[in-house]
Amino acid sequence: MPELPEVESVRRGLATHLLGRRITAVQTYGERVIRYAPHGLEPVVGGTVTAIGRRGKFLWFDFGRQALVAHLGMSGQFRLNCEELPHVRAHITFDDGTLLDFVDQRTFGYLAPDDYRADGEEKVPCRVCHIARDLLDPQCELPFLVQKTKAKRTQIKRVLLDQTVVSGIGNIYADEALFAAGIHPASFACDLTELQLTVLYCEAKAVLCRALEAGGTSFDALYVHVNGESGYFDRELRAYGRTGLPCLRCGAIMQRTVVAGRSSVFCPQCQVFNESEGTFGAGCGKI
DNA sequence: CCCCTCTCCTGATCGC
DNA sequence: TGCGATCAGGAGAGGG
Repeated sequence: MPELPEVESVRRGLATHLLGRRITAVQTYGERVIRYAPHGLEPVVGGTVTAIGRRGKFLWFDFGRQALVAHLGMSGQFRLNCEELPHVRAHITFDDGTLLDFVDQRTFGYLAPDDYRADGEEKVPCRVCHIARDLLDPQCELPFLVQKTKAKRTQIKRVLLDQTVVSGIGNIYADEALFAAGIHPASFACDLTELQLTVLYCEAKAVLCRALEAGGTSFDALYVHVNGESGYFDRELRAYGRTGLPCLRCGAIMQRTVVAGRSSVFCPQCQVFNESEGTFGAGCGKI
């Protein structure tokens, strides 16, 4: 599933091949991929790619005054000059003959031409304006994020998955960050100390960085790079997908629970539920 | 405003 | 063998 490291890997791949290229033709298959695009992809024909932007899990092709926003959803892939594949939802042709396919099995992804709105010094597509900065954004300020989180009267895992608080984290890296910080996924955000939250976000940032270095997590083959290759971070996952296996820190059997309707894997010994402020899990601090 | 649940979708897997 | 049920999950819509 594409989260920040996977989307950033895709962004880099697209930037390598498409900067300066002009779109000469577009073709879409089915209505779902353009469900937020009232005029389909036609508005971007003729646009020249001046940059590929990203915030959290959203990315966009920058044409100067206009953008093409892309969200990969659960299974979206961009593939450059690929062989014929199932589930192709859009096909984009560039002036140098490069062919870009948007492939998406589960159809949660979409493409949408969009206008920009100013966000301080930056410009961000309107569809992305409500999305918070992600942990790799230089302008993401940790103390502000900790305060915002501390004010939430809901479970910490919900907050990590809430893209309007901090973006880019999905189910895999939420579980990894909570494990690293020794925090139970169902602990209430407001019950955690500022120190715990600071550790949590530092660990989250660290795991995102390490996953990016590995080219992302190709846990179930729904994510690959623009050339079809896998990422390797699945080999380094310490929580996600490890239900019933021994904790890599203490040996206790990893358990599964459901938070926010999402499967959540945690160590019952290292990640203690916070009844109230000040209770650390046994693993916290061991980084 | 805040928080929660439901919904969209396909393919893999499981039990009968 | 085959078939129905279940699960996976990002984020937008809508409800309380």
